[in-house]
Amino acid sequence: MLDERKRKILKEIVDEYIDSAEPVSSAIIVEKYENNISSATVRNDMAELEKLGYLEKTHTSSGRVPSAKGYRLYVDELLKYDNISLEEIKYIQEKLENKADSIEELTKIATTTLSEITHYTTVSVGPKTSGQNIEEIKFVLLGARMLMGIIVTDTGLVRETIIKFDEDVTEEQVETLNYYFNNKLQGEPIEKIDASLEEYIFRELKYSIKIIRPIIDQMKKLIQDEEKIYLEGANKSFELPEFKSLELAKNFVNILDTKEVMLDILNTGFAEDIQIYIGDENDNEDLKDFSIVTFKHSVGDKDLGTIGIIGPKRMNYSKVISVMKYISKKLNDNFDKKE
Amino acid sequence: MLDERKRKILKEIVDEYIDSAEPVSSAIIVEKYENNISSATVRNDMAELEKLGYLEKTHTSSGRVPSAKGYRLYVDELLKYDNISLEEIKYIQEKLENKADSIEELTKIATTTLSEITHYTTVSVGPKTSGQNIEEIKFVLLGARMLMGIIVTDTGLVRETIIKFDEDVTEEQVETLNYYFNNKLQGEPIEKIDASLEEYIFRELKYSIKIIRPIIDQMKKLIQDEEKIYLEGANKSFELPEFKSLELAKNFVNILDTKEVMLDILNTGFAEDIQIYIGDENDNEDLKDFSIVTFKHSVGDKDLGTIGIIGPKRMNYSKVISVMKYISKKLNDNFDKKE
DNA sequence: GTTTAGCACTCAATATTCTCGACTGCTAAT
DNA sequence: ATTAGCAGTCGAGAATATTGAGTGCTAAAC
Repeated sequence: MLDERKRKILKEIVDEYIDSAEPVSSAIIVEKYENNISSATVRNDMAELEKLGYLEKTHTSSGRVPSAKGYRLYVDELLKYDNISLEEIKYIQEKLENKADSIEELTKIATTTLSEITHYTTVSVGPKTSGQNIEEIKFVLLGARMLMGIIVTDTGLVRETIIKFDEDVTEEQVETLNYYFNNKLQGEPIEKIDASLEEYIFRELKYSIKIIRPIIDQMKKLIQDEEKIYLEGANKSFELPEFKSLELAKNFVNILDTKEVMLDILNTGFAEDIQIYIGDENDNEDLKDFSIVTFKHSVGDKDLGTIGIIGPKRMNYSKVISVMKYISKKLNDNFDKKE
Repeated sequence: MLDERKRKILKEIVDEYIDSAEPVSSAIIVEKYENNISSATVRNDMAELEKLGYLEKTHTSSGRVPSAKGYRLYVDELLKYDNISLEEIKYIQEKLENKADSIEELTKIATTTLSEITHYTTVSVGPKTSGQNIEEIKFVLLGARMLMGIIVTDTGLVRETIIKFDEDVTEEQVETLNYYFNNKLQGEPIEKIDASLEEYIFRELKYSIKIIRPIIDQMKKLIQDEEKIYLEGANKSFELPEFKSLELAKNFVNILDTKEVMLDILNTGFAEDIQIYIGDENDNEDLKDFSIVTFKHSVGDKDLGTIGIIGPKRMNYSKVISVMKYISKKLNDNFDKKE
């Protein structure tokens, strides 16, 4: 069905469309890529590729545009992902080596770098506490009526919160708190901060409920990740020709503004795999004209954050995925080294 | 020059334009607001108002649109700022009373609430550490090679950072750190974390430079506010008719994406005053078609954060400013109560 | 069987013209 | 000072024409 030349032509059409954003004609293909065959031959192949669902026409006498299926074949089989230059590799190394204070910070730096190199809009979410184990819990008195509660997990994630009281708290009380919380929770999954913990603490510590209540409440809040999306280079997308359509521009802003959609996508997929969602492969209406490429930064089975690119379907997949692959590798190297 | 009726008509024109987004004709004014005079009379007044620079025409035979000068007179002299309903007051109270864990959190809640009620895009920056005094500094050991450094200021602001080491640190060392840092810095302005502190610490503590160096570095970083902008309801703006212009939409995204512009504006102005920037009163090109209204949440002369609204020049100033005034009042009440 | 030249046909995009009506500004009467 | 009345302006939208970049198909060539 799809002989070598047709595959080659399909790749050329997608390449060309990614470059020009205009429907691709048979003449262009001959001129730029296939000097030895005639445009009529290309037309025949195009007609075939269209019949098979890889190409579409915007109207009867227009050039061809890749369909979602066309892009899919293109990214799955026709591309090599080594489209990254020495300068880019150097730049990424430099950025990521500048060692960040925390995993969150590192994820942000990677997100920014990815946007800088690809010129697309990037988004990320930080690590999720769920699934991690508690290494240490610490309460620290700040003044007489304020406490900081800190949780450190086995992957080195640190989460802290401020707890305020209506009455004074003593150092002794704090020490007891530290003792009982660690006693109960050290080595346990973070989800153990729940109703049973509450019961245990109330039973063991006879302090005023005025002190215990806010502590429990805040600690529970702490592990409910609020999942803040970090966004970089939204304006870069607006330079692209597809954003001349008000409709698209609006959808785009909508997606980024109602964070749930992006969170959903960033939260699916597995460790280290690069996930690609092309156009209406997403079931969200607003996303039908966009593609999203994501990968997870992780250690073992524990997520340390997900980074994604969102751009038009006509995205430079080769560049995007090549750079992502490299960043993904670097992030994991980076982490292994620290262990 | 500007008799009572002309002022009244100017107000009506601005009101009408804010409502309809269409150039306002003399006939509309007669029909909706001035049933007792003829359209010719209104036209005469309009011609006068235009000559004085308060109104503009989009073309020779169009209705009138307010100029920046017109909006300025409108907000300064023609509006009353009590355009807030009981339901809205109740809603705001509810939101703000749900007491936040930190000043940052409170600012965010207020920002979100402001966007919800006004249906405009809102932005805010958190409190700045500069100008505040240090109440307490605390280092806490997390594991053997990780420290958390915490600064509490006199306004109750808490800033913390993670510091990692290549060698083990002992509890005794941490206690000494706490002693010397507090000894030197308690009660001092936060800017005292500088080169002279560095010198002092190096002199007093004889620890390995491998321990002191990262601590000093991180503490210095900590007080350099990174000034993160919090953004709410960007998509709401995109529903407005002015955003049909691609040009405007692009400028808008640009402004929000290159944070410096907004930061600049949010950082000017004084405590509690509501600041209004109409169109090209900002000298940024991208802002020429937008207005920004901001206010600072503060205690004494210390900023606790700035909240702003950005929308088209044709913004509902009455509503925006009324709601802002109320939120501003509530925030300060809130704070006073806690003291 | 595959490729190709050649040509009729399609249709979006752009330019051109026309019409409509929502405005104003002005004049002269009130 | 106000107003009725009317001529004049100009944008917006509809209607029409023009252009040219494409295709698909046929029949000949390889």
